[in-house]
Amino acid sequence: MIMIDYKDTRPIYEQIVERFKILILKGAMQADEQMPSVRGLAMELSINPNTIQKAYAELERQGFIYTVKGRGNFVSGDSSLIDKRKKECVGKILLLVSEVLEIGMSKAELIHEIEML
Amino acid sequence: MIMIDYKDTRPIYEQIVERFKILILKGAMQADEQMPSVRGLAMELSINPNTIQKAYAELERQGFIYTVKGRGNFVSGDSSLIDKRKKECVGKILLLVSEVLEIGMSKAELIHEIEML
DNA sequence: CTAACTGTACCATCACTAATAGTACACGCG
DNA sequence: CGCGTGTACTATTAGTGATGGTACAGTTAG
Repeated sequence: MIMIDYKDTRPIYEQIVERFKILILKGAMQADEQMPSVRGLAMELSINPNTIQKAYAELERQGFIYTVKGRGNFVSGDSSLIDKRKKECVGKILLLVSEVLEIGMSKAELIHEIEML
Repeated sequence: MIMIDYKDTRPIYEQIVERFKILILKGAMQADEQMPSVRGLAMELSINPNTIQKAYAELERQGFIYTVKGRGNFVSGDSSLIDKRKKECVGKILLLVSEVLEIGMSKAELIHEIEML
């Protein structure tokens, strides 16, 4: 379900955060569904429990999951997160588009690339 | 000409590399134009010469500049760099577009945003 | 030639972060 | 009670970014 890419230069805990964010945003994990346990996932990925905990703490800080002490971590199901993510992505896209237009690509050419998706 | 953003989490040398790449790609620095000297730029930015050297080494590795020992660093003027950059940007754009489509944005809405630039 | 400027190559050090290892404690559930 | 949860520590290791300093080699202007 979750894989670590050791060729990726980003830290492990960041990769884990990113993977779960995508799973949750795309609906692959439902609201109130239980997350893998800290120790269990650490075992599965052969990494340290502290690293998982760091990732989960970040996911909680960003509102993707909530914690019930003694029971586990669960998906929050906050629908506003999708909008936030959309805005983030669109912001990044527009920055990149600006750059590529400045170095000589035409808007039409770019839109054509997008249409082909 | 070059500024360091200390709020930026990226390392200083990476920021410098990025700034010069943009200046060169946009034509703000012409082919064979001389780069600021390692020591001079370090003084100007109040940082260590070694940090500038690291940035210049990276720019040279990527083909943006060339070195003449005893004289300085100069802009290479390799026109293929623009194409490479375009492809990089378009790749990133398409990835982000895929994501934003998967979480429910319409292609039309996205294209509208781009048209408005 | 000399002086002042270029780049380059080191080395040592400090600070910060990522990750590991291990221990301990508190809560919930069967 | 026992087990599995999360949480909070501390200590340690490894890697990287950045600094400070020294030294050497090539170019150029005087």
